[in-house]
This record gives sequence, structure tokens and C-alpha cells, in this order.
Amino acid sequence: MTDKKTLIVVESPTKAKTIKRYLGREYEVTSSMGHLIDLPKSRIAVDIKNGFEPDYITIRGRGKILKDLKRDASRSKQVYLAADSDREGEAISFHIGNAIKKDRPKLEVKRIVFNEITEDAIKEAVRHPREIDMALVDAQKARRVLDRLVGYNLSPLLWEKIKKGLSAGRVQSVALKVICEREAEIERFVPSGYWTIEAVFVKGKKTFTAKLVQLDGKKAEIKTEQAAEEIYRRVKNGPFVVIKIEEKERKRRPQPPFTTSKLQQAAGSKLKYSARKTMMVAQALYEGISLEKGPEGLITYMRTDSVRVSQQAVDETRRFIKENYPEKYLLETQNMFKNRSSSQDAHEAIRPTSVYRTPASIKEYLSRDQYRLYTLIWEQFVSSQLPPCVFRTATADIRSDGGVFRANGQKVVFDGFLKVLKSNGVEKNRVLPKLEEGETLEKKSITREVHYTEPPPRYTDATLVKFLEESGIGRPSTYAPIITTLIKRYYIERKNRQFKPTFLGKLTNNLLTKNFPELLGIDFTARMEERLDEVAEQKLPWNRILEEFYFPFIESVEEAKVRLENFKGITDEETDYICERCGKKMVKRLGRYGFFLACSGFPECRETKPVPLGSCPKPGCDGVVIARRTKRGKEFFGCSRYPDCDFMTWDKPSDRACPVCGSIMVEKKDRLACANEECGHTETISDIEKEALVSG
DNA sequence: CAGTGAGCGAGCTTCCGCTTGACTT
Repeated sequence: MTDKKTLIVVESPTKAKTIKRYLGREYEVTSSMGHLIDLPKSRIAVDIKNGFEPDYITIRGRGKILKDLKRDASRSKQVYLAADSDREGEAISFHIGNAIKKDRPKLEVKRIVFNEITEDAIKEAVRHPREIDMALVDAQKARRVLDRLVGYNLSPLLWEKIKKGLSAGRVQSVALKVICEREAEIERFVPSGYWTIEAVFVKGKKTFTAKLVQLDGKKAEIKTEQAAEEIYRRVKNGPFVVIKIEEKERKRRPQPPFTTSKLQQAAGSKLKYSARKTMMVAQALYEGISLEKGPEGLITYMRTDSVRVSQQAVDETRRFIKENYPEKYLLETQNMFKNRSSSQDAHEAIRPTSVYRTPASIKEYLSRDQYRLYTLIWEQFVSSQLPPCVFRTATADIRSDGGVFRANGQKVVFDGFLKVLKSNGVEKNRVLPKLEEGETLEKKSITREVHYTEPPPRYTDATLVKFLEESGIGRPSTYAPIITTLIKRYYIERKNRQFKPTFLGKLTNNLLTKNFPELLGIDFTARMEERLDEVAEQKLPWNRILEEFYFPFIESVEEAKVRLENFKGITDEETDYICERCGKKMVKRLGRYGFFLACSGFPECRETKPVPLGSCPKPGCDGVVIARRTKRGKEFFGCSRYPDCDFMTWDKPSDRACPVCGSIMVEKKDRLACANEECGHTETISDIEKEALVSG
């Protein structure tokens, strides 16, 4: 009897392994791998008439885990439910505890929490078991039921009105909405020209440039060529007198260590990774890489909304800094960072498990992707405990007639955290020569230049995730899957890493936003969260939220059905392709395997063919490039004349033809390349955008 | 971590959030 152990149940198997190392023989640690109990997929399973009570079942495929868990529990002295210390974790714990108690009513089942995986934190947690917090469980239940009611009522409306298989939800539909709104802005956008006037001055051996910023006491905004010409004539001959010099010292503090959202943003902009790729690589670093002494987890948990760091890790980092950098790089007091108010703070920030494992020291054990992501995480973390970087900036105002030119200089006086974090170009020095007020400068040249205003940029993985997090929509574990869902539904496409809504996406978004404006408002989730907090604080019964939400909502669904009675969503986008069989126009249709061309005369004419993406780049081939799939379902692109022509590529074709040889251009990381190997023409995305602005 | 090839689509779908492998409709 005495040799029975205490069973600890966590969510992640990796976490279970680590915890086992910290605790003695009297503990057994196992993992649930997330939720085991949930609503069934096949029906709504919410009893509206009975206070919105959900009909929970064991998730398909999780029966074995639950069974094993119950078996382990029955062999234990007691059970500590140790899922994450947040709303979902409390619910997971509750459901598991319930299942165990059903079998063994007398077994002691308690809840423990910790929000960092350190020996001290775990041992401390084990000393303070508590009961399940039912208010928190209720808040999760309200969240879960609301999402089910939204998703399972809106989606069928889309099946009926637009196309079967579509989906809508509290989170994904807002993401789709902002992508569509951005696209509409871009479509509406009319570029306008504006002019700038720049002078280059010489002083001694140094030259520097200054921009015209003021004219007759007002901000210089030059909107026509004529005005530019006039002003240019006025100011070009000087004399150029220095009228003001200002020198300042500026400090920049380092950023906090990464949260999931910030990691995805940084990996997106610096490494060009998708959110999904970032998470897959991070997961491998978390689960452990075989170094010299067997597998070691290299980073802390990668799904987190917190910037908190265990004191132990801060201490280690300060020791590392002390040992490896000059004394002035050690902060007197450690940096502390504040969490967003929406943070559930169940885990630490993402950081290396030991800063002594520098990227260079473990490079040989990592793949290229792992090394690059680990470096990003390591540098962000170490820099977060380094001193601010200090710049000296200088501004000189130079007058000519009624115009004022301004020159800016910047010099890094102390690199501080930039020692570790090579932050793109910020540390570049642009030094002005020594100037004095009242002195007259010698002009080297003066030019006027036309620029064009640019439309707002499309969302990328990085900027969409940023938007979602800042709006409190979605959670660290869902940012990447949200994007995958929108693409899988053919609502959006990735083009040069940017999201563009499809015809279907725009149509769906139109229907949803017109009929459910409140639900799709950016602040709907924030308001829901406020109410959920009230439930968690026992100020509100959980089903009150649902009563308040559901009845108006379901009425708006019914109203929408009436309003849309005669609406037939046409998902077929017209094209200029002509049907080879009957001469009618062809339309772009969405099938189970993606878009294809179908004759608009359907069902009289059933002609279909794949969508041509551009002309085949093989010299002498008159085929077109079409999308194909490998046996395993992965998309690639090949010539329609296969097997006569064997052209194929993984790279996604763009809708641009090579300006040199006319072949299609394909996407390569941050640039487009001509698919014709003999041509070899490449261009960056900004080149193309500029060209489009000038011509359009 | 390398890997690449039918022709079909137009009847049973969907939410969000927690977690890994199994598996690429």
C-alpha cells in the first residue's frame, strides 16, 4: 500500500518527462495530450432549452488515452491534475478528474498549478494542491458552447447559400474579414504623385544630404510637378545657412523575450517562415534535439502569451553576460517586462532552456531551419537582459530663401543590447560633419524627385498574427491553424507570402459581414472575454452569457435566411477562356481538389480542364503550367503536355509573365524568378510593385 | 528531410482550443 505513487497529469508528454526528472520516486507523471472530452463533431450537442448544457463525449480517438489514465489513476495513491494554469487547462483537469472519480469515487483527486517548469516551481506546486476551480471551468464551457453555436449555425447557412463544406466562426471569419477589407482598400487605391527636393552639401571631406521639410513656415508638401519646379527654382541657389543644430541622446530599450505571436512575426519577417513552419521547427526544439549526452529540450514551451521569465533563467543569463561581456553590459537591476492584459500567463516566454547553449556551440546538431530559429530565440532572450542602446542624434536645419532643409545624423554611442541582437540596420551610423549655427554651406547638388503613394500592404502570416493577437482574437495554439483553415477553404491564397482573398472568400465575407455585423466586429471577442472573466470571478452564471448572445443571434440567422431567400451565391468566377467543345465562356469553379475551369453551359456541356497558370517555360513547348498533386497530396506544378513535356517545379507560379522571355515567373522566398532556366531573370517584389504603380 | 506526374470535381460538410503524431482528400 505504501509503495503506491502520486499520479501527476499534465498536457504535454515533453513536459511530463521534464517534471519526472525533478520529482522523486513517489511520483508518476503522465500526459493527456490536450482535451479528452469535448462536444461531438456530428451535431450541435447543446441543449438550448436546458440552460445551454453541452452534451460532452470522449473525443474520437482519445478513448485509449483516457482508459490508460484511469488505469494509472486506480493504481495510484492520489492524483494531481496539473494541466496548464489557464481556462482550458482547468477544464481539461476537470474532465479528467470527473472520469477518474466515476471509477474510483474514493480516490483523492486534486488540482495543482505551476507556470514555469523549474524544480522549485514544481515542488512548490506539489505542496499546495487545491480543488478544481468550477468558475473557471464554467467560463471555458461558456466559451466552448458559444463557439459551437456560432460555427454550427453559420456554416450551414453558407452551405445552403454558397457552397457545401464552407465554414464560419468567431475567429476565422474576422480574420477573413480584415483580409478582404484590406484587399478592397487596395482595389480602391489611386496612387498619387508627390515631389521631394533634396540637397547634397559638402563640408570638408564629408558630404551629407538634407531634405526640404518646410516652406514659408509650413510643412513642405509638394503635390504637383509645377509646384515642385517653382520651389526648386526658389531654393536651389541658396545661400544655404545653417539656422539650427540640435543634438540629443536617445536610448532604446531591448524588447521582451518572445511570445508565440512575436516569434511568428519575427520568423516571418526575418526568416520568411510561415506561422506554421515556425511552429513546427519550434516544436522540434522544444521536444529535444540529441546533443552529446542524449536528447535535450532546447527551448521552453512555444505556445505562450507571456513574457514572464523564471528568476532562475534570469540569474543564469546575468551570470552568462558577466562571464562573456565587458562589465558595462551587466545591468544593475534585471529587466522586467509587462504582459498584455489579455495574457493568461500559463507558461513562460519562449527562451532557450540554457543560455550557455549558444547557437554557435550547438550548430552542428541542428538543421539549418532549427539553427536559424534557435538563434532568433537565443538572441532575443539574451538581449532582453542587456542595457539600452544609446544613440546620439543630430539635426541640422539649413535655410535657403523661404525653404528649410533638414539633415539627420545618428551615431551609436553605446551598442548595449545591439551587441547581441543585430537589429536590421538600426545600428548604422550616419554622421553629420561638425556644423555651426550661422555658417553658410557649399551645395554639391540639388534635385527634385517624384514619388508615388503606395497602397496599404496585404496581410502576411506575420501581420495577420499581429492583428489577431492585438485584438485578443485566437490563442497562441490557434494562430497558425487559422491561416491554414482559410487557405484550405479556398477563402484566401498566399501570393508572394501575402494573403489575397479569392472570389469565394470575398463572396463569403460579404454575406457574413452584411448579415452579422456585430458578431464580426473586431471587438466582439474582447467583449466576450470580459464576460468570461466575470464568470471566472463568480459574478455571472456561465449560461447568462449564452442567453444574452444566442437568442438575438439565432434571430439574426433566421432573418438572414429570409433576406437571402432569393440569393444564390455564384461561386463561379467568369474568365476569358473559351470552351473548346462548344465555344461558350468558361468559368472558374471550386471543386473538392481546388479550382478548375468548367464550361458555363453546364449541364449541357460538361467540358472541364485545369486552370492554366501561365505558359510552359520549356523552349519550344506550347503547353501551359497547371497545378498537380503528388500521390501524397502535395501540390506541385507541371506542364499540361506531360508526358511529352517534363517541366515541373515546386515553386508556386505567380500571375506575372517574365518581361524578358514571356515564361511564367515563380515565387522564390522573397523574389520572383523566371521558370525558364535559360532565362534566369529574377526580380524582387518591390520592383514589381513599383512598376505596377508607374504603369497603372 | 526529401520528395514531382490520374482525372476528377457538381450529396453529409462545420466551430475554437488543447495536444501530438499519422498522414497526406
